[in-house]
Amino acid sequence: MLTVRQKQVLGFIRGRLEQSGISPSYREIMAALGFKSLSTVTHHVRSLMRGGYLVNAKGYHGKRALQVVPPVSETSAVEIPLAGVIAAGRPIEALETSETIAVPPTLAGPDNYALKVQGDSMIGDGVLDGDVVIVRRVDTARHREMVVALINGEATLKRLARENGRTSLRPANPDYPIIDIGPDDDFRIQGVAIGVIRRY
Amino acid sequence: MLTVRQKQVLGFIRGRLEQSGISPSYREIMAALGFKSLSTVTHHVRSLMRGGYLVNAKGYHGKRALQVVPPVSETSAVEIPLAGVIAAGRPIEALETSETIAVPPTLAGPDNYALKVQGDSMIGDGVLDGDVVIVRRVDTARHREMVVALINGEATLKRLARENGRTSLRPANPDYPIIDIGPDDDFRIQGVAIGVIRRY
DNA sequence: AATTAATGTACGATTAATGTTCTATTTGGA
DNA sequence: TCCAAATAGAACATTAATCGTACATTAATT
Repeated sequence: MLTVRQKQVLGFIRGRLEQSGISPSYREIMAALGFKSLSTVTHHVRSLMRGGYLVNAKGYHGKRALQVVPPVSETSAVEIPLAGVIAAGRPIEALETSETIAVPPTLAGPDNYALKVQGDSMIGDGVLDGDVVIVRRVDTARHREMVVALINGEATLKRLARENGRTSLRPANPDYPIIDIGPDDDFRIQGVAIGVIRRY
Repeated sequence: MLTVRQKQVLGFIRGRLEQSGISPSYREIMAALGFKSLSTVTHHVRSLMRGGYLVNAKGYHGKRALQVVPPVSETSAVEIPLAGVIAAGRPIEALETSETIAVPPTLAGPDNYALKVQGDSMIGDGVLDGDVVIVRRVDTARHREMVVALINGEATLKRLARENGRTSLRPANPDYPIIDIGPDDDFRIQGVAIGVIRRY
């Protein structure tokens, strides 16, 4: 919650940054807002920093390095990036624009992102063509978890199976083959599915 | 509910907040509404707080921190009621408490509610046991739409089929029978499924 | 490298702005 | 008339904002 003066100070800094890209000095802020003491500026800037509205990009004693922290809008709390389209056997097709998608808070998280599913390789597990899977970005997964994996450059959505010391990726569709991971394969887990959203 | 004066005070505060984003001080309210004493403002503000129309974002002794409490409809914009559990062949089991569930705005709506699915009668359409279906409360549906229907007191989630002048409910699981609707049946559509949310 | 200029930081103290409390009085209707 | 809402006035408490100065650090210049 900002006070009147804090809003003015923040507004002036933001304006300067947008206009010239250079943060104003404390003395410039002082002059612009008619203060007679530097400590007044110090006081307000510090308050704004404590409140998370400003940061000093160069840290303590950084000169002309104030940066306005973009406000975290209430809606973005339940928005996660829509990273792209995943289809069995192809790399993830990234979207040009950094789109986002709204999800329930229970599926939101700082490391979560969404992928649109193309194809029916997981139809047996109730993931249909066009569904959106919510993925948590982690690099390990347990047996039976549904994962987004990258194998030899190709991305797929499959169930991870670890049995008898071997690792494989199993589709939930008999039309697709089970992929066994060998020691020569470039295999990487990119995340685990934590949810699905479908719209009719 | 609100007295005339309370409405005026609340309106003035709301206007200031919308216009400048800064809560007016008690003395500004006093001047704007022509009061001659601060305690008049205090009295009205306190009444509005008691009634839940206003809150002080900074608590006791917070300055210029009045916030208008948005009417209930806006806060629950992304929350819809979780009406109960639906299992093939049984009435919808209502929940005692009026629970709600958060959904993406695209699945929210004034006439929407959510049902937890029990059973696997729609597994072929990718609706698994434990999934939450989002339903729009309507009393008609078209061919092939997934509907929540009440037939002779029993609720089910099925696909509606209208063919050759006949109506039937088709599960997406060969283990379950197709239900033909006859003229003697008490048949009512309670809503159509517009989405599914699943959490792993 | 040394020097100067520009800039941010650290107190401490003071003033201004604003909300709170108290008691008493007025007003407009059942 | 009687009651509840509304109003008034003044003193008080708390927070917001301000000032002045000396000093520390970084950037620019010589």
